[in-house]
Amino acid sequence: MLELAILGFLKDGPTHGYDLRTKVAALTGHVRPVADGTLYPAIKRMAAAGWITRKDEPGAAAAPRRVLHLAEAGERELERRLRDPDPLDLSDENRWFTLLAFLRHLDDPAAQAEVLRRRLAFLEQPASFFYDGDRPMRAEEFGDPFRQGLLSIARATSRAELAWLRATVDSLDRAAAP
Amino acid sequence: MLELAILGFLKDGPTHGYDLRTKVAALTGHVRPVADGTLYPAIKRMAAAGWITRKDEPGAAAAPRRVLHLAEAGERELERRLRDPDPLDLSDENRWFTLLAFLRHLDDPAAQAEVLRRRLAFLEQPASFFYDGDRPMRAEEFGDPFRQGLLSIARATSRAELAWLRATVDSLDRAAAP
DNA sequence: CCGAGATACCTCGGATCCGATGTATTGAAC
DNA sequence: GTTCAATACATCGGATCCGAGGTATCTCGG
Repeated sequence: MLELAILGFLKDGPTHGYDLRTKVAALTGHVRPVADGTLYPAIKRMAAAGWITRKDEPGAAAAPRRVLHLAEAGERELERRLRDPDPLDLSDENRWFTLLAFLRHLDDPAAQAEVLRRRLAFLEQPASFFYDGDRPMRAEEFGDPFRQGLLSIARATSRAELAWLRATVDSLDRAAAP
Repeated sequence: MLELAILGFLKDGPTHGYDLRTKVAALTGHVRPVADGTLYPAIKRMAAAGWITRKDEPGAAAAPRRVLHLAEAGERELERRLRDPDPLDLSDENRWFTLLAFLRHLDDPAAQAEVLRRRLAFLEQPASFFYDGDRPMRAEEFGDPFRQGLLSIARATSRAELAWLRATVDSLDRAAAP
């Protein structure tokens, strides 16, 4: 999730780690703050993998910046992760939202629609907490108001996203096959 | 999050690890599957902390079951985690939903309302991805449909939960102060 | 001129997680 | 009668994460 965000931000142009720290915080920090001890090792890791290159930029700021560029292998990695996302990226909200934030980096509308279709398939499959076998649970079946609320919130959020997904898949399909 | 689920399920009565595995999977497995290599070390860890006790139950099933009981220290730990949740439990959806699923174990309506109020405070504070300073972003300001969708989905889900939270806080307050 | 705060990067230890693998028994299927 | 699946628990290595701490420079106020 963090690596995807780094790749996605670098696709917009080179920056240094400290700026990435701010950008990542603005994207996901509200929900899950990112620590320096997570970010910088991730950068190091990704540089070792050949996805990004580091160039020292002296005199640009108080401390010497190490400007990060997206390498060709990094572009391929980003494309791969967007085009054929990890199953967790489709089920976990945090991951899915970060993926959505960078899905614009896929240039092919058909590929974008395919990703949305997969998320659609995940949302449409019944979650065992909300279903009793095939039968959808009724909120009143939970004795306490908290699980009732959990159920109704999950349904409402799912409905909102489903509507958007279906509409967007349609318009992407129209864009792909004129 | 896993530990909270284990404590919460054991509050309903003793069970063995394999049954917990199913229950946890039904609760959160749809979004984030739990691996045996996560569950059993967690049980071991929690037993070492004195939160749960293990008793062998021979002959009850194919393989010998180790029945888990919630110890008094475990009850206190559960109460503590529900009454004064970790900040991450209030911001991360996955964690918050599991907490909500067990909030019924707090017997005090005032304490329950207080927890909901904290979640309310989190949801009401502006997320930097959706705000430009103090000004809420308009969806059209994002050039691509994906970040537009992200924004509208986040707003819709937030609205749905906020409405439920406010109504439930009200009714809990009425229950606490008659 | 001096200290506080922002910029900028890095490392370390401890904790948790996951995937893979292992062991052993029971019951149903073929 | 033997293979297969389910039950039930456990361990291990590798990866990631977080919090805490460390280093160094620049700028601005007092």
